[in-house]
Amino acid sequence: MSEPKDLSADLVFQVFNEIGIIDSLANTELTRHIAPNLNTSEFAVLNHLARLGGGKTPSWLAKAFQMTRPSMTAIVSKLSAKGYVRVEAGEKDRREKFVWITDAGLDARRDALQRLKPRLEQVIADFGAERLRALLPLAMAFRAYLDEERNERDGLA
Amino acid sequence: MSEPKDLSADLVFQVFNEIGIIDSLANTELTRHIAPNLNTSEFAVLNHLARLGGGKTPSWLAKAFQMTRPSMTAIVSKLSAKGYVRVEAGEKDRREKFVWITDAGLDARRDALQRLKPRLEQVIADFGAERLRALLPLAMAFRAYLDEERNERDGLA
DNA sequence: AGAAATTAGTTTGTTATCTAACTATTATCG
DNA sequence: CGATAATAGTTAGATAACAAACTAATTTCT
Repeated sequence: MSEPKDLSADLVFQVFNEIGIIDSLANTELTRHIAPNLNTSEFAVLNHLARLGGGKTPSWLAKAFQMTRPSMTAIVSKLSAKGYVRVEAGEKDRREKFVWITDAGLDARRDALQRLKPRLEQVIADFGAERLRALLPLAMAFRAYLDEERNERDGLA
Repeated sequence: MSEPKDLSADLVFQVFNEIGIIDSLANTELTRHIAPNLNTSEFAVLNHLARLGGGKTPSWLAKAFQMTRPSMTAIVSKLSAKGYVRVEAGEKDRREKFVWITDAGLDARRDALQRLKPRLEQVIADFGAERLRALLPLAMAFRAYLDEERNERDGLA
């Protein structure tokens, strides 16, 4: 070994590299299955509203998805244009808006879940639920660490 | 529990979700540290050429980074415009091109590594090398699975 | 050998995201 | 109270990736 390789840097790089590729593959794959007129971000928001209830502000949603506010504005606009969410102006604080999923949105979300289900089950069957269950807490912890770091850096802590 | 939640789907979703966020946070973070005139993709290619030697074709690089050929064309063009790589026409097969890192490219890469190093060491110190080492093989396996699936689907297997 | 298929690289057009900057509204503080 | 800060949402502009389609060169197959 002529050059003293920095193995620790390599480790982090490799992790980021694998994760980047997984993200890209997963996104393409999920987009293919979700529905012709919904992308993964739109579905994620729809799913969130269906599961946890509506009445969230775009800003709140942006934070929940670690996304910038402009990005969320775009997603909500598209969902609204499709009639899948309804946006309500704030009364108490007139800067705010509140987002609610519509019946059409619930239908679209149910439909997307239906389409997705076999594919997700296949992933679990082929790759294995144990490995996914092992991966999840590590990924969550790493995400939490990076997120915390970012908040500190941005002085949001 | 009124609705029978599909826990298996949730598991896969959560994994994808965490991974997506990690990818996004990591990219912003790394971009901040690498250098003013290099993004993560460009650095990755430069790093690859420095470590494993040049003489790769853009197509080969695209596969190595799980990227489309048009994307690699763009990255190589930008690196070439900065004088960090040299592109050589194929003699035997005149469709091909070969990419070599230049001295300026080696300098830029060394400089970027230098800037990155403290940040990467901090990640390892704070989050812990063990957890990263635990994460890596799982991520690699999951990536390999998804990649294999995609290849099969596209009939490249 | 010649037609058809494949491959390498590129061009074009689309999309999702980001940052910076703007408007309107509300909160803070001197 | 009134000026200044902060906040919610949006708009504008930039960028990095993708898919589809194109050109040129090579390989395969009949």
